Amino acid sequence: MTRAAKATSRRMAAPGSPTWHAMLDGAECVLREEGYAALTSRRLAEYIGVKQRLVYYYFQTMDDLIVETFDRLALREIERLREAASSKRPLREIWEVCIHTSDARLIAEFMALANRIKKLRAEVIRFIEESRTIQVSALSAALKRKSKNNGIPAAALAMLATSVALSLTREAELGVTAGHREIVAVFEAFLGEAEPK
Amino acid sequence: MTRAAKATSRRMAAPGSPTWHAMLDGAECVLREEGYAALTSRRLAEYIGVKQRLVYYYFQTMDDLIVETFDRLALREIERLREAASSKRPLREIWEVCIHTSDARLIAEFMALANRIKKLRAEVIRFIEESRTIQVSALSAALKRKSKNNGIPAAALAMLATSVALSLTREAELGVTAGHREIVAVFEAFLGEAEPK
DNA sequence: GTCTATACACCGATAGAC
DNA sequence: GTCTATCGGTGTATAGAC
Repeated sequence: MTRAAKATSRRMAAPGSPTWHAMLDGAECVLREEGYAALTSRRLAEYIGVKQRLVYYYFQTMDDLIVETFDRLALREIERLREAASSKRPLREIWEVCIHTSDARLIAEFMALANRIKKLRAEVIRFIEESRTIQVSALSAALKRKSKNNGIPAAALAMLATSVALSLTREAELGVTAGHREIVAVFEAFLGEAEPK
Repeated sequence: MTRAAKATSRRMAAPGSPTWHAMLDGAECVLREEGYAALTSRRLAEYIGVKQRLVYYYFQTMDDLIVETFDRLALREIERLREAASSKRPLREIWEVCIHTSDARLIAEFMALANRIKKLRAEVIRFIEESRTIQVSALSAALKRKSKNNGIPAAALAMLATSVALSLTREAELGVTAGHREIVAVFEAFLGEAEPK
């Protein structure tokens, strides 16, 4: 997880095969259930029922595996967001995507890892910026159609929705619920006004 | 980091000595700069200039060290929050505490670790709940004094401030700033109305 | 495409000397 | 209070056979 990247002469597989996907699936599970310190080539191999050596047939380094795991996940998330943004009720759908995002434990691991794996950090930045762009353009289009804009800019609303949803998810997983009912009610009230059912 | 806790017969020091604090200081730095996977007894010993064995004179396990590092930090944070809550301008001061919280990288590590170290998880939960209790009672007291309450309950406001501040800090550290100006302006406007300078 | 075998470094934790 | 020495285990990554 810490070694510098170097080009190997090792024989390797092309990405996209079933085994390749199985490895990313396994990586997601291990990250979620056991944390990034447990995401080793040995543990992953054991988890998906192959030998350790095979991991290095599909990925040059463990860092590469982590980055590709994030990329696949981010791609899916962006896709969900695009669909929500172009739906009939973009505000509600985007809010739904935010609160039903990938498991908060998984996100916590990637956030921690992003501070140390340079390439992951770049991908995370790209993901956040792209998500926000999609959200902001969808929100501003939706709010323009309504006469009653409460004066909060679309960019601020996007930031609000994302950060509150993330905290709600993380705390709910921990078992903390103080204030959750109240903040959800505030969002529901806003949605009820801006985008009636 | 993964072993089950067991009572050792090993000879150990009482907590609170200068060396003990130096170890917690070092643990914070290593966590922040290198991540929890790098927080090993060897690395920490090297970092603060002692031999590895000494770490186990002060802490039974590495997990214990992590929990005590968090506890010391949480205690300080709660103290700051209490001061802010009993200040002349509690709303502004609490907001300040939220956005100038401990380094976001450090928080990311503890959030990830909390999902795997049982005792840390319990401490994190306790910390969040205590913080929120302090915030909510300060906010509701401050808002009651004002005639113009915009209808957002204190609990929702506490949740809003905490989660938005956390996202702002984390993203700023990553280098993402989209939407930050806008959301800060919203908070400033609210503060300007609820608690004029 | 998957395997065995192996290199070398580092890990947590302990025993016991000074 | 701090050290040397050591245990058994696990980490990344590679060479090369099937």
